[in-house]
Amino acid sequence: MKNISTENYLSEIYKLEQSKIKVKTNIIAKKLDISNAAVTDMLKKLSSNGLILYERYKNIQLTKKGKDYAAVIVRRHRIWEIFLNQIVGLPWDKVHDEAHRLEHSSSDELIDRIEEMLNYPEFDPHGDPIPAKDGSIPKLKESTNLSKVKIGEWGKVIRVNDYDNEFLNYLSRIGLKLGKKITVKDKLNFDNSLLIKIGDKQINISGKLASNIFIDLN
Amino acid sequence: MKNISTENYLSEIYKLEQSKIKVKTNIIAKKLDISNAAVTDMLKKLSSNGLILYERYKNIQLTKKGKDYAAVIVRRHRIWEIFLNQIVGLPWDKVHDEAHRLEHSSSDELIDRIEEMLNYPEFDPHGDPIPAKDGSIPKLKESTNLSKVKIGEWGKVIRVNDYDNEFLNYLSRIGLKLGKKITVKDKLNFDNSLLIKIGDKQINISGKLASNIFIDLN
DNA sequence: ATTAAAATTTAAGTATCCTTAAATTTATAT
DNA sequence: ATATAAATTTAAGGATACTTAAATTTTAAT
Repeated sequence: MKNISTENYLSEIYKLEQSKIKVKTNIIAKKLDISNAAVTDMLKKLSSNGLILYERYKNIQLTKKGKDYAAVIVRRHRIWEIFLNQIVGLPWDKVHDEAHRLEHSSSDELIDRIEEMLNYPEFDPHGDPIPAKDGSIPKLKESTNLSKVKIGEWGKVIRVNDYDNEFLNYLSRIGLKLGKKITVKDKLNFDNSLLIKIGDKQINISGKLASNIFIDLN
Repeated sequence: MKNISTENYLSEIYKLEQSKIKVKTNIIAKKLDISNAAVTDMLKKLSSNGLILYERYKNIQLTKKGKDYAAVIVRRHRIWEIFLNQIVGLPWDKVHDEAHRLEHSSSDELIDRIEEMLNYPEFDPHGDPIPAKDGSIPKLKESTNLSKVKIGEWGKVIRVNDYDNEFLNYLSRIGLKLGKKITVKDKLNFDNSLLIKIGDKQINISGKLASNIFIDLN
């Protein structure tokens, strides 16, 4: 185990790489809510520790070593999330923050034991894949951003972004969970909002909200 | 939540006060495995934060504020220990270190939820009492140090010291658990060792080992 | 009561990770 | 192509929590 700060940088970079987003100083600073200068400082350290490839002003990449380490942290995080949700009974919008703290404080033995208890899950409560011990990642089903779904089409919720608790809490309140069937009834160009059907309710949601929800179409 | 270091100082001081041991720089340094100079430094900070009463060269005492905070940390630690032992199935000698990390990374909501799952336990897997949310402490049954038990007397294991994993692991291996009946068969002045009966086995244990085990006599 | 040993504090310095402000480099718009 | 905006880095500095070495105070032994 290294320090918490290193672990946070690595897992942010890892998640950005997984999302095919170019990793730059700026975006790391925003994700971690610290100054760009602090990020530059730290990138040099991570680089000299062989965890990332870094050249001034260029994009950042994890090395094999950095990626392996990051996968361990992301794995811990997502296993904790399921555990907290399923075994402890914490709601959707609480598990992320709690897991974010716990991920830095748990031994591999504990994580493995919890994983076993959960019967080796592949996806966390938000639909994100859980890296295996060897760093391999369960394949995500193809999904469509809800904001791109056309009027009349329907599908099941397969993943939601997990970075905003207010968003997650709102989803819970409107009954939107993983696996729920959603039909797009109408789309308003005026404000990019969507009229969707969940269960027997029809709800209007903003385009921004929709863009954080991913659907398995058909 | 303050920082981890502060929490570690406070819970060590708290545990020393509970054991009626005078709290001095030296003993804190030993418990936390850091230099005396570092402890002096930190004591000044804790004092200026109103968490302890501190005068140069004098004994240290928690203030009300410090004691309340320490009780929260000790509570978190001991609740995690039971959870890890009973729910997750970690062995006796693993729960302390794991709980020691987790105690700094868990919200009150999580601890309360776990406490509820465990049905409001009063003692942790080593027999130590769990401070309640209001800081009150379940009363310990009167106990006798095993090294003080006379030949022929017997009783049940009610508490063991939890600071050495090798010790705890050894207890597990000889089948010594909380609640087990122990009879003192013989004591050797030569090396202060004891011959004890546990279950149907007779074992010789050192005086030092015995002094870390506490018995409910009769 | 005096002295030696032990405990404690002070002093000076280090590593980590952050800050703001200024300087530099890169990207974008026309 | 060049000006301007945006991104990034450098520089200087701060808080935290350590370290070792030296100085001081307390404790314990005789």
